[in-house]
Amino acid sequence: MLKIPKITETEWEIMRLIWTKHPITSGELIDQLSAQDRSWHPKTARTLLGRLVKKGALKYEPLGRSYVYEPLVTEEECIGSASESFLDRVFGGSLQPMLAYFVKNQKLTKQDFKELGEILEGREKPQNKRGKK
Amino acid sequence: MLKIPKITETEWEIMRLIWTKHPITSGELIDQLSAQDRSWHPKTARTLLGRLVKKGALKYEPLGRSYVYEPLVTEEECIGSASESFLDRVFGGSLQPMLAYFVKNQKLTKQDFKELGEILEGREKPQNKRGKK
DNA sequence: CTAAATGGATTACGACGGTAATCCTTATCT
DNA sequence: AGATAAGGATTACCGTCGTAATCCATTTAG
Repeated sequence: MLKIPKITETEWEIMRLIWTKHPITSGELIDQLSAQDRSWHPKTARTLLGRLVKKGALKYEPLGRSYVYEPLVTEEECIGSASESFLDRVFGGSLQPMLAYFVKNQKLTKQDFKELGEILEGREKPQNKRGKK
Repeated sequence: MLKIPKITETEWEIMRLIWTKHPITSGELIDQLSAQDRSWHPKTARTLLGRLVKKGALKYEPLGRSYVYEPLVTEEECIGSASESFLDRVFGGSLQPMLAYFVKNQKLTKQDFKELGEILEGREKPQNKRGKK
């Protein structure tokens, strides 16, 4: 997969569901979207599914009279792509201002920080073990 | 300022410049945009300036025959707004997975972490001083 | 003085995205 | 069997966005 398609805000809702549970039929997806948020209209969901297929984010296969959808891109790939775009756009590539914002506005708790530190420590050790850079 | 306007990718380039240097005339802005990236066309910049004014992100005052622009929203406000939207869109509003992602993908350095901790420490103390809650 | 450049207002175009309808076919319900 | 619902393909509408032109008046350059 050379190129990660740009996924719009509304399409993210769909993709997040499909990444959680796939293969999934359009009917199941629509049910679950509605369960999460009643303002979803089935026709809208169908249109967006079609667009995601066109973009290369999803594929489908006929199953009886309905379609079963599966992702063509992983959640991590899309997060990566979206994150880079976002960081470039808003921060010119730097993460720090965003984290500072979340800290200042109390979205990042001491618990988050503690866990973050543990992850970071966990990450450092394998690198040291590898030796080279 | 109750509502932070949604600023598009291209508009961010303009806003970042104006936050750095304002008040600024349209001509100065156009010159600086072109200096950064030759693909900017003056007409495009003018259109986007007008839209940013319409959105409530900028204000202008006539100065001779040209206009002088100033931001109506701070960079911090816009970063905050954009960051929260990003978090909602890509991570369903949850901060922890985002932090974990950035750590795993080495976008968050030990230096960031250290600075983050300093901000967090700085934030905790004033609260304690206030006493209530 | 004339021609060219400049600055802003207005307009325009095509693509995109959210929202949904219409049409057709098939399946289900009464 | 007839009516209704469901599923998908196609179409449509409107606002947004990036891109830029046109028009007009004013300023600047030669």
